[in-house]
Amino acid sequence: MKKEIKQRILDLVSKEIKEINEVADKVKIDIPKEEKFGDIATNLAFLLAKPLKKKSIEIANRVREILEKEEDFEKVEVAGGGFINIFLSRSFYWQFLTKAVEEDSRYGEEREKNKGYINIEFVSANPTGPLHLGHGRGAVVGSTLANLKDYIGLKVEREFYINDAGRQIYLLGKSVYARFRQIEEPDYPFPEDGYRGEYIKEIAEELYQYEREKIMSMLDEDEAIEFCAEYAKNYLLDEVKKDLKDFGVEFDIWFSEKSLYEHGKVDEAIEFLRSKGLIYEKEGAVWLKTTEFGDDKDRVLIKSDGTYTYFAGDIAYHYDKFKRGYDYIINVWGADHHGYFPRLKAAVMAFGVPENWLRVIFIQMVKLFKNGKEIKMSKRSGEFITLRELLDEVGKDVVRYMFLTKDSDTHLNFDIDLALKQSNENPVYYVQYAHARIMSVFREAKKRFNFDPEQDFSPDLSLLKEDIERQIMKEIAFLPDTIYDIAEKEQPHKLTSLTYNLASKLHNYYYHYKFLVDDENLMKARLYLLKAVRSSLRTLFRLMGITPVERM
RNA sequence: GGGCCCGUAGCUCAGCUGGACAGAGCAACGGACUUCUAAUCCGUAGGUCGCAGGUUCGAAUCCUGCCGGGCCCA
Repeated sequence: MKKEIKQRILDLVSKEIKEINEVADKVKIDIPKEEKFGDIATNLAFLLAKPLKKKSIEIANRVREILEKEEDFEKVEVAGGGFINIFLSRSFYWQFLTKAVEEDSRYGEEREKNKGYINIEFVSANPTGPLHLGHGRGAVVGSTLANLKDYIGLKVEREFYINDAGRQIYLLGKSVYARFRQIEEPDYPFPEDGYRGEYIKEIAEELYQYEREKIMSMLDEDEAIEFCAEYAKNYLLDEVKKDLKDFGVEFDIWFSEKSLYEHGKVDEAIEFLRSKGLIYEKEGAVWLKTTEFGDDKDRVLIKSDGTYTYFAGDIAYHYDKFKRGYDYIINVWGADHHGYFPRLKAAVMAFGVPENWLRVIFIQMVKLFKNGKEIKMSKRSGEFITLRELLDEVGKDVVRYMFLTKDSDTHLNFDIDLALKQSNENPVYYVQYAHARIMSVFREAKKRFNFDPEQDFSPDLSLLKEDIERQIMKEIAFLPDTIYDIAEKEQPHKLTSLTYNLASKLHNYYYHYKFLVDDENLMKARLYLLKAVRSSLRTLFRLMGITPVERM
């Protein structure tokens, strides 16, 4: 809607001030924080000051005269040395209420998914243990971002990359095998750098119960380890899938790293790069000229002993994505991988993709606090709070919301005590309560007035005269714009404050005004507004993966 | 030695493609339940935006340097 308003303003102004076209790109349409500054504000007078060689305030006054003629602009004011503040007429908002009511939890969504085709890869945890909090944060950010991109009309594929090749998996097999042997021989040595978590023992016990004969009959220890590795990997991957599902996260593609090697994809990618003249050999190794694309040094793809580097596998993986024809791809990574970004970016650019084809969103650490103290997490010792444990303790909605509240690129302190509190200290309940309250009013309307707000009805919206009603209408009208902005800029954390603000207005409205009033027309108008708020809340909840509860 | 993130109210953080007196939540303090759920609402108080320069009509926001916290790489 901002776009339409901007265009309308530009059209009107350009009739009298041609210079506006020169600065049209810089013209901003803002929604001022304070009401006295109008519903929308523009900076265009400042921009015209230079080309017109006049004071911005003079220009602003001139523009004000032009804009005042527009019917939907109830009032136009000049303030703060040249800001132009526009007050929209009340009736202008009505159409958006109707749209919201009709579209429910998909209010403002772009239904045609033809604006682009993208891939978002996130979580991608090694299948060597349970998901931890960092993965959880990545899962929330990734899935919410995917929802946002989908909202604005992109075809989105959600992908999980399974690191099921290499040393980590071998070590996993070795660890499980050792625990397996220890059941009968407690002194059997456990690998120095093995995985020490309790879950390893559980897997070993399961193997002992069902596959004991088979493993014991294997003469070659490596064969047994490989068997254990495969079993453990599948076991853990199933757990991961289950945890993610319960966390409201689904993937379209589960991509196996191992499959790259099995199908010769690595060589294929290297050959492609070789055909572009970007591969050379030195000291018995095969190198990629990543420096040509901004990396600080060239990188080895095949080591002198003939094995591939991890980087080569990653290149093959991204070459596969490249061939799938995405407009761009987003990788959600832990912040500890930031040093890896330049070389991968260089590699994909070597394929011939544009600069921002590969985008990476970094997820900073999550620190867990309980009783005011930090709970240290360590994978080595096997002592760490898993995502599953947190989910069981505080619930999906709380975890998702909390993980979304802060910019993913900053450290997050997660206070378990706060998350468990069912009070005003906990913002999740606050927003959910707003939805529950609306549902409660609807139930009462049915009971007391025998009026079902779920049915289609067309009230007289001109009866919504209160200030708070106007504020709410405005919030609803601009909601799709704001979501669009958030999606484009890839800032899912902003959804929480947006939701909080809307919930806050609803609570305010609820407290100060009665909806179920004797004046039937007024009642219907207010219920209609509530219905539009409900749609807005549901839309936001759906994007964030949070449940719209019916009663609390 | 190089790189990334962060430093804004007592606490946790928004704001950072420059704009109107620096915002929110929690905590603190004072009020509001014969009412559609008070898991709510209203109000008060609280800040040299780490420090110092620079660019600009205008800087929390951009640039440079420094200080402090976390992380990665060599």
